[in-house]
Amino acid sequence: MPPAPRTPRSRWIEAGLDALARGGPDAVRVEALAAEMGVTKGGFYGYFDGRTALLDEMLDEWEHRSTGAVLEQVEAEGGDPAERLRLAGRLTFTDELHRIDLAVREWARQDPSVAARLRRIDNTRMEFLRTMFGSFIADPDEVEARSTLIFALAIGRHFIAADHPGRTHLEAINLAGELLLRPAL
Amino acid sequence: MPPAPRTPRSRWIEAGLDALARGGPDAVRVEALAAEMGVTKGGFYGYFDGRTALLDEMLDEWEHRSTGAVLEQVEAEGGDPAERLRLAGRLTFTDELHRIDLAVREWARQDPSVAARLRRIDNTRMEFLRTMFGSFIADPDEVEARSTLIFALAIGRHFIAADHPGRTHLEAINLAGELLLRPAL
DNA sequence: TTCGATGTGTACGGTACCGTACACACTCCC
DNA sequence: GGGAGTGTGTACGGTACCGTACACATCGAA
Repeated sequence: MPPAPRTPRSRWIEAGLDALARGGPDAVRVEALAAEMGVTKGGFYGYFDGRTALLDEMLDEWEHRSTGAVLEQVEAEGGDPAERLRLAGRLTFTDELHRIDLAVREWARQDPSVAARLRRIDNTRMEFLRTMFGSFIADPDEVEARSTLIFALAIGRHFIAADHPGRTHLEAINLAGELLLRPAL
Repeated sequence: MPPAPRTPRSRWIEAGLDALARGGPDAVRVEALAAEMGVTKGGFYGYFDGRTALLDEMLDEWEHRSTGAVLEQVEAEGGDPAERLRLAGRLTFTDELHRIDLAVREWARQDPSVAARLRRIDNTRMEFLRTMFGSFIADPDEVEARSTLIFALAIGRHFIAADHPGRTHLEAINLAGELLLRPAL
């Protein structure tokens, strides 16, 4: 039996996701990751067929984490639609997971294959939103409008640099979110 | 009088903004811009004190274009608040201007000085939104909520990869926007 | 203890880019 | 037409990174 690798595949992927979250795909550099982990890139090419292969596997890992897990847990916890929406929001946008989300989103604007993945994920999420809103709103146009708005809020909030005088950023976001969750808007 | 430069400052800035819009700050490479314009970087360092100086001036130029001009024109055209909001949206998010906006927003997440600029700009925009919504909505919380939502929609729409079955992406966005412009939500 | 497999360090060649230095050619002005 | 003076091409050294090749150390198993 061979000795356990000091730096298994998973560590490279983890370090890669971390770099992605911090600086986008351009920040995912083989030699830089190695240095960060205190090794050299010597072992890297034994696991991965080059930098691109690492990026692919990083996306696989992220897709896996940010789709199934969240919806499963929401199903398990239950609650009324508004409560489930709040929970899904909290789970999806964990600090780390969420930073990766933003980076992937930006990345998708330049890489069609990344865009295709992201689309799959976003469609899953939107379908969930429609179901939730549909359960207490009759007009399909309004269901679509509210789903779109709450999605845009979840993504856009981190790109908005403006202040909200007299409120914290979080308070303003909650204000906006709760407005959308009101039964009769 | 010296001969007119074949590649004046403005051309470098223009090419830089273009590259920024397409691929983010990392895509703004002196040699690449030169090649694109059919020159070499020979002249570049006569105008700019290095790559960073170019990036700075690009931001100056963009800030200038995306703040003053838009609000001026909205003031000039007038109309009721909802109409002015629609116009401001259209002007601010011209195809090209808007792609730069997104790139700067992403950039700001990694560079504090860029973040400071963006904050100035976003505050100006939010102030305008508050004034508009405030003219037909009494509750200050709701004014803030709607302003935040419409801002998030304007930014977030381009990061959303989901489909809207039975509708185009634009139709869905308009649905969402008009919901926010309704007098009594 | 020795063997064999495997992850790592080291060294290398290649590419893309930054910034500097300098000669040259171009264009305007006299 | 003959100077200036300025933008550009060319050449250079330096850095950071990719990917390959290979020797070596390290550990489990015999």
